[in-house]
Amino acid sequence: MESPHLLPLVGEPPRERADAVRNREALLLATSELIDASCVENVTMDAVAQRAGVGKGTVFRRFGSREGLMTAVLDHSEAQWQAAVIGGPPPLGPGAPPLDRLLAFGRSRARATVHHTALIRAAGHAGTRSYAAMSFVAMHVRYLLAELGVEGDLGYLATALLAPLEAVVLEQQLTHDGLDWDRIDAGWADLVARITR
Amino acid sequence: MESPHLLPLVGEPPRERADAVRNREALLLATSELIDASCVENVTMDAVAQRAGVGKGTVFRRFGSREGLMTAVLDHSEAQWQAAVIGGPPPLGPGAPPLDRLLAFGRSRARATVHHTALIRAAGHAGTRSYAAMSFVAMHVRYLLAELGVEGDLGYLATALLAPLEAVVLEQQLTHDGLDWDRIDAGWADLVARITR
DNA sequence: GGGTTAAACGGACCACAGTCCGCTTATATT
DNA sequence: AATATAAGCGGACTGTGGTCCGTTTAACCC
Repeated sequence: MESPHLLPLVGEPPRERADAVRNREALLLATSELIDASCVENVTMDAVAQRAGVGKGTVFRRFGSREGLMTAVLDHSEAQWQAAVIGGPPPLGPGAPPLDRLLAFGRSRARATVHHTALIRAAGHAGTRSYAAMSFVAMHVRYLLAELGVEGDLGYLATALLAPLEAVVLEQQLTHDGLDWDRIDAGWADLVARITR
Repeated sequence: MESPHLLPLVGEPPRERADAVRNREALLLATSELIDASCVENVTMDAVAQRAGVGKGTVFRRFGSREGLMTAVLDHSEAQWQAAVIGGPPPLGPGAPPLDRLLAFGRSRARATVHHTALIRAAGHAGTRSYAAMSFVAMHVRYLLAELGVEGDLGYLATALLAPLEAVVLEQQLTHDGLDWDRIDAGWADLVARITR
């Protein structure tokens, strides 16, 4: 029985070489391990290459830059979180009323963002997460707003609701504005209430 | 007639040396000129030092890091903008009704932020502006919300209104979400309307 | 299996941010 | 004016991100 991945699909002509796949996975693993062993800031590209047993050039070939590598690591965590939104238990996952889902989304998203602040910063894009991740959350919020019967420019309103959940903003609130999690949760819920009113 | 700065004030014992002052100004000027001549990304610390006619160590002594230098340059522009808010002509400056002032504030702030995106990014702090600058705008928005009779956690609501005006968010909206300035202005105004309702 | 080719590899090399420490000089004191 | 002192200065040095190009090798075809 053949592995299903050996079946070439039309429209995807350039298959990735086996050693390339192996190296990419080894590099992602090495990076995660080094981050866990110390912190993101202390992880150098040379160290990642050495730990993965490849040359430095290979790291840059695969991920383009340090930011690209960190983005790849971040996307991995992000995928797990997205799975909880798409198919996890309510109220974050499907099954709960839209308003409950939206509030659970905000709480969960803010926690996850702060938890990954250092990685998000290292991933660059001026502090945002990858565009794929952003469009997923924007789509989700927009969908929930529509479910709630909100009128207006839902595209803008979704990004406006997401903006206070950005790492930059949360960090400022927690570190310099003296806000605690209770006020942040309550404040965001109030924002939702005013927008959906 | 003596220069007023020659009068030493009690409580500020360590006067800054004259050559230090001169060098700081020369460095800020050199940095601005180099930014104008090319772009922020291409300005190296060596080039700044050379143009200012000082050693590289001096640049780091005065500004601590590249981010510190860029922050200093940014703060200079920011101060001019703040002056327009505090004492410029209405509706941005004082004299107009609070709602008009708030809407003018949002428009102006968003334009200024996008205009300085590259510098803001180079100034770091994970993409935010300096804390002094942030607390000024937060204070101002909070004050206008109070004038408008808004109830609730004004501290949080102010940061929530400011969040969609962050460089990271605006860049995402303009570059990837396909929003134009008309939608951004209208969307933010709608957000204000829903919050102040 | 042997040959062909294009992708992948690796490590020497470069540029730039940031540090260090011996030298210089502005300022205060007498 | 001479001296003392501490702040300021500068450029050689280090560490890390990123590039380049000659070499290796996986994948495909016969």
